[in-house]
Amino acid sequence: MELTLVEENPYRFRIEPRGDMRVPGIVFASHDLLEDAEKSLEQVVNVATLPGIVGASYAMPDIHWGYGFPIGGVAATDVDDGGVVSPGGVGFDISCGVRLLAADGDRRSLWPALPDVMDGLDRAIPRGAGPGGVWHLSGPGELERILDGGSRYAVERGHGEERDLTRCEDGGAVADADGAQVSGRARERGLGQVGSLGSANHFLEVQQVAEVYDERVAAAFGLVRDQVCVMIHCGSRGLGHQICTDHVRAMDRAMNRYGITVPDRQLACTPVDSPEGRAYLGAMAAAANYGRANRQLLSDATRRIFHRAARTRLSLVYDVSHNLAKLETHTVDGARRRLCVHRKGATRAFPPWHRELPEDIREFGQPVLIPGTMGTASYVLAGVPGGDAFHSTCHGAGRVMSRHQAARTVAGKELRARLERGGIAVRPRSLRGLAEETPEAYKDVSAVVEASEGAGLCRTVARLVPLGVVKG
DNA sequence: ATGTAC
Repeated sequence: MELTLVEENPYRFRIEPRGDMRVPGIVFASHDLLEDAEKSLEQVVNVATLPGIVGASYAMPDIHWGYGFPIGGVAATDVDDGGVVSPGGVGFDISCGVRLLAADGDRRSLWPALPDVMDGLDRAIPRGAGPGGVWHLSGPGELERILDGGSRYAVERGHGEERDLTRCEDGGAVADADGAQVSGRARERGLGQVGSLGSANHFLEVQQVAEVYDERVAAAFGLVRDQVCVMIHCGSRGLGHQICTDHVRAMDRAMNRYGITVPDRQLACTPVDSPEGRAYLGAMAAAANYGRANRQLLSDATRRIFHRAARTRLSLVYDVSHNLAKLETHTVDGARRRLCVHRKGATRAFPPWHRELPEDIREFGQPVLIPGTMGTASYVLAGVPGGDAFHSTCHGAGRVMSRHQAARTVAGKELRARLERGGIAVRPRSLRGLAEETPEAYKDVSAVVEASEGAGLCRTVARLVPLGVVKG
């Protein structure tokens, strides 16, 4: 399809509605980033045809090709006007997200203990494909409590502290989880993976604050220059994946009954307010809670290592997902509307004073955590007033090279040596997996962050660089 | 992302 992009400003491009598009496409990017995005713009156009979509079909600067929706896509549908929910608008890794913990020490004080910390993490953090997790559940009943209570349940059971809940999106758990909509197979897959990283771009990193762009906001978030941090990037493992699979199938079968046609089968959807829509959202919320509990238990395991090896405490800066659909109220054309906001590879970025933000940081806007590529930088951003795209921003650096291509570019051993030479301790589970994640395989995360800030979606607070990487 | 294909 021929696409015409109109440049509205250097970081904002518009695709005028045509054909079945109900709204325009709005792509936030720089000219450079746009070059890699060309193919996935077709997916931005497809999303614009969804029933009930309002505003625009948005794409963040890290847009790349995904299942149905582009990764980096944001779309909101009007619940009270036939708006749909689509599992493809969340993706397979439901509730994939990032958690940042701040240590009570800087690089200099932690440096002597770092090898011990890394070896401890190497032993303690389950990772890679398949089963394994730090928490051995007592049985299916306990999984139910996790699906219902998220990290709130993990903290109740002694695996965390109160701040882990106040500084987590949704206070650690969403209330509308419906375990009855989670299939037996999804439960089976989830049972043995609570407290595990997974593979691919998921990671646990020991980092240091390399640069602070706004000292006041950084301090409120709990960050100062040279401070050591831990960043955890992971999702809902096989459970979320299975939930996506199950509900895409159910919606694909049901769509006809609602008279819905979509340009791509991967956009299977039904109205939010339908049995299938409610079932998906209930199961998705259960996976969201599983994802939070997963990150909570990995934090707990990490804290034990830091305490034992370095007598260092870790406190939560924030935990936020970049793969979720949420029912939120926003103003559209001057009226308050109940919307289903899909964010897929896009991070919620609430503005200052939003009532859902933790009280102690409310005036600064929501912390947004951007995981970088192994060996490069990660960022802490903050939501800004008037943020566009229903208060959303980027989520990281998208891939530009396939796994296969990446593994051909560099040998795992060589990459490990290169990282170690650069002062980054590496604890990979497999060298092949490490090679697939080589930094050259990804876009420049700094360019993505710069474009997001330029587009008025967020502002930068701090840049973090890795001291040690634990990978699947 | 993912018991890396049902």
